[in-house]
Amino acid sequence: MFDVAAIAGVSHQTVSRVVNNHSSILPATRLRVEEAMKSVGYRPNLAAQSLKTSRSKMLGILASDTNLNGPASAVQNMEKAARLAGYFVVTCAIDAASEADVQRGIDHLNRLGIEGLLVVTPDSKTIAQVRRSVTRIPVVTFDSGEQTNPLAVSLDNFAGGFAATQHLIDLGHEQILHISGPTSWVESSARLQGYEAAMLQHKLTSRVILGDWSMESGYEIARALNFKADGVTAIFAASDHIALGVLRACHERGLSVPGDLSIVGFDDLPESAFCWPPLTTIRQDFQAIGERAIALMLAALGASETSVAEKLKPELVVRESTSQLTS
Amino acid sequence: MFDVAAIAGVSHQTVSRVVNNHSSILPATRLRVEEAMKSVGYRPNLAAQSLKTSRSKMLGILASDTNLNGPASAVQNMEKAARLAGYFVVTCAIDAASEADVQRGIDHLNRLGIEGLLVVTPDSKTIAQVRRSVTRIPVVTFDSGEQTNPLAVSLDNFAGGFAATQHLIDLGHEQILHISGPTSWVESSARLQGYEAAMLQHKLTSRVILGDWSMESGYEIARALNFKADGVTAIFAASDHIALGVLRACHERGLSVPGDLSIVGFDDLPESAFCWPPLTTIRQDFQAIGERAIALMLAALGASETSVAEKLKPELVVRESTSQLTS
DNA sequence: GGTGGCTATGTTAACGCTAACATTGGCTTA
DNA sequence: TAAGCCAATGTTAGCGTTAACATAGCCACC
Repeated sequence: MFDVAAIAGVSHQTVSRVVNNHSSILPATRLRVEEAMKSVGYRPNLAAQSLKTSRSKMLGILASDTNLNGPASAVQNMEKAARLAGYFVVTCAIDAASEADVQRGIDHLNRLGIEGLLVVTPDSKTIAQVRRSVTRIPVVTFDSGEQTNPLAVSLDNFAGGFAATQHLIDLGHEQILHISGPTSWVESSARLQGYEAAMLQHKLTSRVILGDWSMESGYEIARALNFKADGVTAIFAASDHIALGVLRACHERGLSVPGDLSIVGFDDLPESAFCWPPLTTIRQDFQAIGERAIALMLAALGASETSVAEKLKPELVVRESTSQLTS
Repeated sequence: MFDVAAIAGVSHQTVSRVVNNHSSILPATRLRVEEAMKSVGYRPNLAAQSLKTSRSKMLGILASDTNLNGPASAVQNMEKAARLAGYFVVTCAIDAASEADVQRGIDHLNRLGIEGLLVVTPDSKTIAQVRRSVTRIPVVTFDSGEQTNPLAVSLDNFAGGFAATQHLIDLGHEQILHISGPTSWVESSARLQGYEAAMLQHKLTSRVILGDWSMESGYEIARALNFKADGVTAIFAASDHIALGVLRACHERGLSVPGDLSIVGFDDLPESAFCWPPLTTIRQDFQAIGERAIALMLAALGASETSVAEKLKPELVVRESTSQLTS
């Protein structure tokens, strides 16, 4: 910086002012400084800036299941949005099931002096834990339930569950089974509630089996089920992965989809459009989710205006795994 | 730090020495300092440490396609391994197709003062670009080709392509079509070469169609193909995604897999085990890949010993999409 | 018993930057 | 024309840490 100052014939402070876009710098001076900066390839030292201003320009992301499409997309889009705002993103993968691991992640990110923390996990216990132990800085989470924390991106999983179920009802199905995710996940219970609300509205009886999001669980459940005896003609699976497992079990058992059984998933994995039959599902807009999360964070950091926080509505994507009830 | 020093009745430098595990600290003193640190919840300020030592403890990851399972898993495992070594990881998603975007990513990470850069992209042009423009710090990349850069994790995609093809040949297939990835990807050409080597070894003629990794491309290619006229009885797809697209096209056209056509993919996506029929594929160990990359980086940073760099062999996973040729 | 050397700790300065205050000079205004 | 003011820039100090050097106390050895 002093080199730049010397070349431009000004003081180092003037260089600092140019870097920080201060007002009251003569355009001519600014130009001279900028040229000097270019000529020596000057880059402000972030560590020094952080030290002095105690703002690190870094955001932490605590994320579970980052190898899955949903979280990975969300994280990716958050990073892009943050970068656009001049922030750096440090991701830390955690095992949401382990409280100790979550704490280690928090400690790790804290050491960095992050200015804000984003939590990408649907496990409500983890979210609660993080909110409890991180109070120094803003924490942005995701939220599918009722309590609308001002620093939570609201995903309308209820509406998604409702839409999926409504779609099946519209097709004439009445015996609709829901395979849910684990109960501690907010997503899971919101989707379940959406399902139950739609069923109730049409005076149909709910039937729920507890799954665990995984393909294995969908597969095992569908294998164990006696569709004919039970009269089930449609399944709303809480995730595409569950639906994929169900689909595989149907193939193995010679059940036709959607002939014998209609299936709706949730997530719209890229693979869901290319399985057989292509899966009717509920799509979430991960780009919007990521951008919304960063927007909330920036607002909390005072770097931008607070925006209205409407729930992000997922969208029904109709493909070929669902059809009119024919019997 | 001065607070801690005061409480422990030592100088701040002694505290610093305790933090950095210096030798020549009396065990009793160390204990006293550690207790003082605990009592005030002292955390060393990373920015100040970076400023003074000009080592930021940060690694950058430049990654493309982070929403896909492979890159996402690799990045996740890198982060874990880096954290274990006391390093922070800043990920930066790039569009490998855009040279300008790559440069923006590099600039962004450079501002942070990263100590090393890991490039998670299979695009050889991007790798070359990064190696050209980043010389100040070690750059670790992935490499499937011949030139064994000491700072590249060698993935034996040739062996994978060979094994996949060999498997089909073992099953009696002779008309084996390869749907490859784009030519600029090292993975792609190495897999292709493995295929060609296996075919040549058995005096079979290679048949290659150029795909682009995507499910769409597999789907379109398989739709356009006249399997019977061509006599093709097996396909080795350069990625599971391509294979999934082919699979869907087969279902649409009423071709039985593996009855009419055997299919082998590459990657072992989680979904590949649950599509119908479950896909025979080549598995890469992303955890090992991530750990290897970090190990190389640490060695380059002088933080650990250089380890032997054997190529990481992928593994054939036989499922139900391939069978003995019956005709 | 004094000199040398070693071990444990203290003192000082600097890393690169920005906030706060200080200075300069040109312009207005009575 | 002089007092006052503001706009543009300079000067100083300190953010929290560590490297380098300084010091103190102890033991060994001739």
